[in-house]
Parts: sequence; C-alpha cells; structure tokens
Amino acid sequence: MAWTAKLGRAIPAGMKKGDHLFLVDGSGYIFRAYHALPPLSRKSDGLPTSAVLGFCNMVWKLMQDARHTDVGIAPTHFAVIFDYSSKTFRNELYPEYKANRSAPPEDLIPQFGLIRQATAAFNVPCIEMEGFEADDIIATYCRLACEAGGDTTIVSSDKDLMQLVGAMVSMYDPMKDRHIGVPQVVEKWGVPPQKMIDLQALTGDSVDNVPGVPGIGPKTAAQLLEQFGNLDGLLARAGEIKQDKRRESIIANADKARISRELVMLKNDVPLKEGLDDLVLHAPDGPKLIGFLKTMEFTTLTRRVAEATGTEIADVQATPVTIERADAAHGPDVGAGAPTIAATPNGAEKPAARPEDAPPQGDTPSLLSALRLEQATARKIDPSAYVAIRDTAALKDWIAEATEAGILAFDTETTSSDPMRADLIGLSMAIAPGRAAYVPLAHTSGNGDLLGGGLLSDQIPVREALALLKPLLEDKSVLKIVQDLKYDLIVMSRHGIEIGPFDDTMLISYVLDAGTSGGHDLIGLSEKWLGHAPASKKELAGSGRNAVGFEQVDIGRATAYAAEQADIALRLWQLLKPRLAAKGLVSVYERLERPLVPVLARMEQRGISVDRQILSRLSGELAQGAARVEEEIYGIVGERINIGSPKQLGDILFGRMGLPGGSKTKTGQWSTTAQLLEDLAAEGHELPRKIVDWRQLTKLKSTYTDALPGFINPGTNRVHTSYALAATTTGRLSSSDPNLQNIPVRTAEGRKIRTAFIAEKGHKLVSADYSQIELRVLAHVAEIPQLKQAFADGADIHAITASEMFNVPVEGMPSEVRRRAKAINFGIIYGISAFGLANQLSIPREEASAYIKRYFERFPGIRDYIEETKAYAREYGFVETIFGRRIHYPEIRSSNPSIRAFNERASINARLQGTAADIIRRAMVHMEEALEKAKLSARMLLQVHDELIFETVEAEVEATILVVRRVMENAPMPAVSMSVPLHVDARAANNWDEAH
DNA sequence: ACAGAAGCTTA
DNA sequence: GTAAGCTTCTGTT
Repeated sequence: MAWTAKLGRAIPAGMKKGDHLFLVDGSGYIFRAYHALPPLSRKSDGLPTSAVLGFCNMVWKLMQDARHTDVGIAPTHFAVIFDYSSKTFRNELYPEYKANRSAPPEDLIPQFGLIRQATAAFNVPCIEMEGFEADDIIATYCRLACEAGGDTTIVSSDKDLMQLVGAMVSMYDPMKDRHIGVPQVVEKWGVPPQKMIDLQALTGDSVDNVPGVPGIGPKTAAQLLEQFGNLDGLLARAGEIKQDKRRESIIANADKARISRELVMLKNDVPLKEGLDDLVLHAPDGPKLIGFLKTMEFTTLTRRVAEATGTEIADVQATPVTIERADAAHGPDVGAGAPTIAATPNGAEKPAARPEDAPPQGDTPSLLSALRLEQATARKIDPSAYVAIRDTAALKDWIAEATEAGILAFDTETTSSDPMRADLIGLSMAIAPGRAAYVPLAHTSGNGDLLGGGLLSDQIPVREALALLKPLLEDKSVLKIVQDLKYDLIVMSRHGIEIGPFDDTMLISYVLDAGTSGGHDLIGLSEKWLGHAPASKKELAGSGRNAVGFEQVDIGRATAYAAEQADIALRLWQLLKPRLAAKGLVSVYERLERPLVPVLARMEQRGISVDRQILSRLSGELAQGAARVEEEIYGIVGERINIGSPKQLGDILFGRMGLPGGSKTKTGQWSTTAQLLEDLAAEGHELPRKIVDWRQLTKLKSTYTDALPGFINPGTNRVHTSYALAATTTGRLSSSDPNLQNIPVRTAEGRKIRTAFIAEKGHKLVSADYSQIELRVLAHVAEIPQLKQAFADGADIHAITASEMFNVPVEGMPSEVRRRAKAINFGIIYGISAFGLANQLSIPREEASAYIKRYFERFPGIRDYIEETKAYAREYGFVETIFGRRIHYPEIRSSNPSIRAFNERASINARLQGTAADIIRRAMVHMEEALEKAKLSARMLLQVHDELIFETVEAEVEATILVVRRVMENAPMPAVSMSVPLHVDARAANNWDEAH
C-alpha cells in the first residue's frame, strides 16, 4: 500500500541530500540467518530455505515498513552486496587471510544462489565484484553517498563494518531490530568508529585469521588506544606499558599489528560498475516477486506481498529457480556452469490462502511447524505491552481468559534459585504471543528493614491470589506451558498447588536438539528460535555482591522482565511442540521426559537425611591427617609451599628436585596428576606418595565433609539435591547443589562419607543398582551371541571375555588376565582407542592395538556395531537409543581428525549410555505407581545413573526390594523387549555405605 | 568478581 | 577411550 503513493511521484536520478541509501550485507546476512533461524525446508521437496525466508522477510520489511523498525526512515536507494569469491587483494597482502574458513554447511549451499535470485525478484540490484569483499563495496558506496549528501544505513551487524559509522552512516542489525550509531559502537567496543580499525588490528580476528597481537582482547585494546591515541602512537611508545607480558607481546608483534591494520581497513575506491543512480529503489513487481515466493512456498509472505501489491496469488505462476548442488562450490559462477536441477513447485496454493488462526487440522506436522514459526515471530516482542495485575478483579479476568484459551504459559519469580528455599514474589502468565501479564505479590520497597517490612501496596495478597489461581493451575482442560517446569512445580507444591497438565519447553528442546550447540535455557532458546535476546535478570537485580532479591525490583521493571519470560515460553512452545511430531519424537518426550518431571520434583522435595555429627567428626580426622602429611611434605621440600598449587608443586618436583618423567599440560605447566605421582612413588620416591595422600584428605574434607552440612535445609533437616533433566547430551540426569552422584565409594576413607547418609528412625535405606547395564545393552544392540549367552547364564562377563580372547579357562584365571579383559570391555563402551587402552593398562600402544584386533576377531559383531554407528552418525548427524532418543553430533564430519574421532567415540558411547539412561528413566516413571499398587510406603530419594536409593519403613524392606527389582528389571517393557536379561542387585541398611 | 585450567569424585 | 559437577589456584577485571 505504501507503494501506491510512491508510484505516483517521479523518482529522482542519482542522489541528493535527504535521500537514504540502504546497503544490505548479503553474504553476512546469509551466515547469520542460517545460524540464528530455526531450520526450515520446502515442504514439497525438503529444499532448505530458512536463510532465504529470513532474507525475504527482512528485505520486504525494510522496503515496506522501514519507518517502523529501529532504522526509523524509509529508503530511497537500495542494494544488496555480496562477496564474489574468497580470493581478494588481501590474500596477496597476507596469504593466511581467511585461510581457516571451513566450507559452508551443506544445507546452506543451495541458499546462496536462491538469495541472489530473491534479490532479483525484489527488483533490487545485486552487487558483487571480483577481487573485493562485500565490505569494500559497501565502503565505496558509503563514500559516494556521503559526497552526494545522502545518508546511508548498512544492514549488517558485522564489526568489520563499524569503522564506517559516522554522522551520515549508521548500521542496522536486522535480526535484533537495532540501530547502530556512533554511541552504540562506543558502548560495545569502548572506542569510536574511527578507531575500530586500530582496535581490530590489535585484537585480530580468529574467524578471518587476522593475527592481531596475542593476549590483547577488545577491553585491553580499547584501554591502550584511549591511553596512546592510536595504533602508531601505541607502537611508538610501547615501552611505557607497565604490564610486562602485555608490553613484550606488543613490541614483539608490532609487525603483525601493522599488517592486521591493512587487512581490516576497508577500501573505499572500488571501481564500481553501478553508480548511485542505479541503486534507486523501484516499486516491486508484484507478480515477479510473488512468482518467486510461491516457488519457495513462503505462504505467509506471499499473502502479505499479494495484499500490498494488489496481486491475485492464483494468477501468478511459480517461477522456476536454479538450485546449486551441495557438492558444488558457491560463488557467482555456480548456477551457470555447475550442475543444476530445475525445481517445479507442486500446488502449495491452498495453505497460502488459509488464515493464520484457522485450525491447522489435516496438515502435516512439518507444515504446521513452519506455520507456527511464522506465527510466533510475526508479532514482535514488546515488553512495554505487558501489564501488571494488581487487583483481584483484573486477575479474575485473566483467569477467565486463560480458561477460555485452554492454554497458559506460566512462570514464577522468587528469591532463590533453590526451589526448596525460594519465597514467591510474583507470577507471570501468557495466553497468546504478546499477551502476557505479571502478578506482583510480595515486592517490597528497596530499603526493606530487618523486620522484612516495606511491602508495597497494590499487590494482591499471596494467599488470595493463589486461592484464585489454584483451580486454573490444576484445571485438566488448561495446558500449562513452563520453561524448566520442575522448579515451578516444587515452588507451587510448597504452596499446596499441584500444577497440571503441563508441557516443558526446555524438555521439548532437549528431545529435539540434544547435542546441537547451546543449552536449553530460555535465553538461549529465545535467541535461537525467536532471534530475540530477552531482558536479563542481571540487569534487573544486579549480580555478585550488589545483587538484590527480586522482591526489591521495581514492579514496572519486574513486569517487563517476568511477563516476557512467559511470552517467550509460549512462543517457543508454539514453535517447538509441532516439531516433535514432525520428527517422530513425541513418545520420547511423553514417556521419557515429561512424566519424569513430577517424579524428580518429589524426590528433590523429600531430600535425604545427612548426619551432621558424623561429617563433623570425619572433618576433624581429615584435618588432622592432612596437617600431619603437610608437615612431612614441608620437611622434605624444605619450605612451606602451597601444596594445593600444581604450579608450585611441578616446579619443586621436576624443576628443583629433578624427578624424571614429567609431562606438560597444554598450558606448558608440569603435569602433576595422581597417576603420574603414583608412578613416581612406585619408583621409590617419597614425596609424590605424600602429595597423593594429602590431596585425597583435603579433597574429601573440602568437597564433602565441609560442604555437605551447608546444604542441610533448616526447615526439613534434609539435603535436597537438584537434578538437571536437560544437562547431558546422552539422556543421563545430572545432580548439583550438592552433587549426590559423585559421593566417594572406591576407597575405604571415602566410603566413610557415605555412612553419614542415613535412614530416618524406624526406616532403612534401600539401594538397587543395575548390574553391567551398559554391557548388557551392548550385547543386545550389537547382537553378540557369546555375550548374550554369558548374561543369560549369569556368568562373569569379564572372565568370559578374557577366556574368549586369550583361550584361558575361566576356572583359575589369573586376576591380571581378567583385569585386562575388563578394561577392554569398558573401552568398547567408551568408543575404544589403542591410545586410551594403552593408557588405562599402562602398556605400549602396539600391545593395546593387538588386544583390540584380537577382540574384534573374537567378537566381529562389535566391530560391525562400531562401524555401523560411525557411518550412521556421519550420514544423519545423530545416533538413537533403542527407545528413539536422538543425540546429535554436528561435528562428526569435521575435517579435523581428532575432532572427528572424538565425535565417533562419543556417538558409539551415546547409544549405550543413552539407552541405559532411558531404561532407568522408565523405571523411575513406573516406580511410584508400582509401589503404591503394592501398598508400600517406600519413597524414591536418589538416582545415581544405574542406582536408585529408597527410604522405607523397616517392616516393608523385603517387599519393597521385590517390587523395585521387578520394576527396574522390566523397565524396557513393553516398548522394547531386550534379548538380554537385566539384573538388579538390591540391599537395605541404616546408611548408604552399608546399603550399597 | 569472574573465568579458565588443573585436579578429583562418580557411573 | 564416554558422561557429569565441585574446589582450588591463577590471572585478569
């Protein structure tokens, strides 16, 4: 519609004052969009198109509506600039320039050509020039526009372009909708734009392989430029720098800094073919543009463009496009000479005509997920639109609306990250994208006194608000959407509310993307999927010593922050939930993830009893022991060194005392690991033994006896660990605050810690653990007859392995032979390497290689399993457990052999470790109901990967063990029937040491 | 006050 | 050779 007005007036040639040139950094945008936007494929043939869609949306938005973005002004001139090829004049200057660039991802390659074609479809000049980077062309146009008196906006967020920013040139980050002017550059880098060249010359750039000065980062560089004015001043007076290392590095690398400056300085005299008058913005050719968009199957954008240009979609034929093959090099020559396939779209018209809010019934999951992506991102995230709910009438309105909607994203704001100690300060809710609210409940005035007074007015009393919300939060017909649900489940449960039914966006992301870069926290997901960085809690409440409780945060600011959390969770859910179905991962989510949340919440809430006296006594003993060893060490060394400092220790042992065999760590320090010190001790050296002893004593004291009492909750007198459901790549849980999955067990000294974990009076602790579960999984998935038979017979698996390998009878087998077979069995689970096995067994690598060879001869099925796994991971980028959990290895195709080998070993391990993790998850999900059905009062307290710990009344110990074993051993059923029996050992005692 | 390295604990 | 979390030291902010 904006175009009809524009079409009426004559378009001036050239450029004059008041004109505004938009220069889109096309190449930069492609890479950024590819990584920032969720993957999207054309429905009809799976052609990857996410970067193309992002590009088209952005260009359309800028052409149509730039005034309402952070640019704030409409363009009169417009061009998209691309890199032509990787070789430029900079390579002659410095051959290493951009030498470490890897090939673009496979699914990005066809999109380079498509984006050039999109540019043409928009009637916008597409500019590139041999021997020059896009940045140089941009610099040249900036100069020309300035000379003509026009303003320029560079559409990019690349720091390499920031040197161009000034009075008439600004930048615009299209993904964050952020204008970048001089103040923004100064804020980000600490220097004004004209000093960016010198700053980059100092810091270098690992991506482009610009060397810079080692050890100088942006902060230091900015400070040095502030002090010395510019790079030449700095290099001339480098001797004045106080810090030794810094001074030496700058003096030694002055030449590198100078060449770096040449590399980063943009050339603004590129011999351009197109002048400014060629960049005048023309109205889009509706049918031409729509033809392209239809081909791409961008339904929403097609409709928008049709509306704005007054074109009838049905009248337009989809335009054939040229698609580059993934194995072809990218660049302007591709498409002409490279093999191409003409894409013929097949009737994608129907979805284009459908209104966005129509029910998506009958659609394929992948189409639905594409639709949801557009929905979730269509409405911009605007924290100023959120409302604070400050009276019961308003709250009731929201509750009614949420009940009607049947869907509610929800989040709590509290005083602590520990849900067992957290006090509720407020709640946030969202019922549609952009429609979110915050309910402040317990905010106080900033200067709250010791009495905790200063509760602000206009807040609904906590009890009253919760009484109103309880029916909604427990309403079976309203789905609650929460990010990291377990936390909120515990907080609300402590207020008598059992939230349900629910979905957890963190877990949905985990099921979809375990192993892909980045975690599954709300901030990361928002940036990844919505291209939006949410407000950070740090900015609201500070951090470190200056941190204040959320209760002291101003309600207006709290509303903008908290409601946004719910808004984002809702949008993420809309986006991610359909993807589960599209990828066949619904059952993993519904059977292995979601139901475990309330189970873990109850385990954490129960906690375990820890005896303070035992720990305190142990701590005293350890302190005495450590002090004694410490004096002995000082006696030998001759001075009171810091034994805890590996640096000092290395200098003494391998420097001053000249002990042999010291290897170096990657930072060049002497290595002082326990293994190395043990070896030295075995050669008769006295000191290394004592250091190992000292380390054990101080480790036990600081990590366990001294730290654990601090975790005893004063309200419950028990220790409540926190289990993370989405922290590991393989599907295992992790435990923290405190970590109860690494309580010592191997040494007698360490086991004493376990005696402090006790059962309540009249109760027992029951420990039940899977025997050899990962080897059993291996025998099942790799179908190894000998191993299956051994497990069926209940035989000693390591002895059988040794017997097969070395032709030794199991009867009277030397323990060393069994030990070696055991190490090989573990090695297989870890994705064996000769190097690792040699290390483990302290044997030469050739010998280890021979063992592995022999092992594979006797168990060819295992070699096949390993090769199949590697090939599968290489083809698909992920492996699966027997229950269908996916674990991604995006770097499995790395050209770096050690990275590739690491990913291969990890993927081999992940199928086994992940399957074992799935099995115990299933056991845990089924456990509570089984115990209840058997009318047993036993409660599950802890999980340690292959072990579950329960607390039960003494009279029910035997019956509990029967039920627990049955549930654990049958956990794979009925989803999977394993060809190898599972075996669980279980016993009961008064403390964890004796029960284990 | 924070980040990374080194070391040690578990399955 | 796989998967985690915590403490101490060290150097920088």
